Amino acid sequence: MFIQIPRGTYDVLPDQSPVWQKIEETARAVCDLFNYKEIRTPLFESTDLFQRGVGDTTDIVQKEMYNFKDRGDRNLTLRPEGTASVVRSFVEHKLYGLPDQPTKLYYIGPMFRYERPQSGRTRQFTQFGVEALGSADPSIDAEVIALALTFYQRLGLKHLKLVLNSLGDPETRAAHRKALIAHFKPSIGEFCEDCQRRLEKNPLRILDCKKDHDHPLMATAPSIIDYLTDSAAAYFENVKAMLDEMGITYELDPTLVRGLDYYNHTTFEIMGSSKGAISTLAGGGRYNGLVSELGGPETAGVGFALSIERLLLALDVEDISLVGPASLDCYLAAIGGHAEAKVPALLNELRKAGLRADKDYMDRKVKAQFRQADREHAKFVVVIGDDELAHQEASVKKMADGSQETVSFSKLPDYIKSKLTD
RNA sequence: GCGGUUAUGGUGAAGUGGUUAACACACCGGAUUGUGGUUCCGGCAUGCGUGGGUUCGAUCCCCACUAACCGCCCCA
Repeated sequence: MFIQIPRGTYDVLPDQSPVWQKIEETARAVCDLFNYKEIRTPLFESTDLFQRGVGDTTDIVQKEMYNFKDRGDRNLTLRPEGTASVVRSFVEHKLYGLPDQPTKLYYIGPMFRYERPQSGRTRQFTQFGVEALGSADPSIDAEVIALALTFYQRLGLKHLKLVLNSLGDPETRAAHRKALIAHFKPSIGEFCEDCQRRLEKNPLRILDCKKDHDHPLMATAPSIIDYLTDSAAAYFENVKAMLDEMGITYELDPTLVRGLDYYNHTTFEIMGSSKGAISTLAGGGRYNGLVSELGGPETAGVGFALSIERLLLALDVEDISLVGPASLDCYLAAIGGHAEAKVPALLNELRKAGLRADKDYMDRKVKAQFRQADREHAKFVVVIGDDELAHQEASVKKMADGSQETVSFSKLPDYIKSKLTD
């Protein structure tokens, strides 16, 4: 009986896993440079955490969560995003009490959302994210953005666009919301059904609508930027000034609204090249207030999350390959039954000496063993047959030029090692 | 949740209502009694997503289901 992989999931097969390893390695290296430390939280949490943290009205909570009850009748959810868990852990372990503030954290791992799969969107996907908790300094906003861009640039991406906005403080949002409703309400009948629903629920989202994008009221809609309080505006100016100083270019987009309720002040997205409909590689922003919402002390926070899957797509579009073909240091070819008995021990010696070595397990003919060695890009092939056994010497062929020498069994590891460094 | 397209070997794919389901790549073997990337020769789907139906007969026609891909919504 053959059982298929669940919808919206995929396997990373051995030919692709080196690429993932390279990406993860790069993420860790960049975080290390920026002095962010890794945090690992569970893949599932109490459902309440996401309802409160992400927001009850969001699509994520309303229709995309993988909920289940365990045998103890607890309501649990496979995490749809990383920030809520990180904040939960921050509060639970009272990390805010440590002398080392702000708390700068990163994570890499799978997230789960029940959605229709398409290009750049799967039900299990992988995020690399960063959270800086405990500082409301605008330089952290800029730092987090710089970290994301540095990561992409290290991987070779060229076509990146940073889009920036500010959602201001709660006061700003309330005033803007009121203005939006007043602006759209008289003519809301001319808008799509979704927008009609959005009017009361979250009028900010109307600005994001693709169907009604060309409606005349869109262009004249009140911009959040005009409603920023003095302090919120000053904060945003600070962030922009720091990005300018860093030489980071950005595009301001007053309609940039993020999908999670917890955002305020700075929000941003990084877009890349994409062959599909989705070009957002990363999204993030500031979320002052989330920590206290989740039971901790009043604490500022800022972070982003990016999708490894979408990064892979962008790398593909830009025709960037992160890893070359793997090669074997040597391949042991056995000829005849006597040799086969001896080969495993020799192989083991080579491996213990730190050489990447392998042999045939498919009862292949000599020719096929060489073909296999070639396929694996083996640098040397060690041939063991009756003659070699008789003299306790192996024939060692250098695949690059076809030259061959005889080397005694005992000197084999050292011989190959020395030749490899030539 | 909605819409479109597709479903043939390990892979890419052609194909027809009727005896043996092209071709290419990959793989294996032989030409080369113990040596790679070229060449030549040979082998490799009792089977055409699953379940029904139409028919003397279906991989090909019809229906349902499932899945994948793409798009909408939304998002990373």
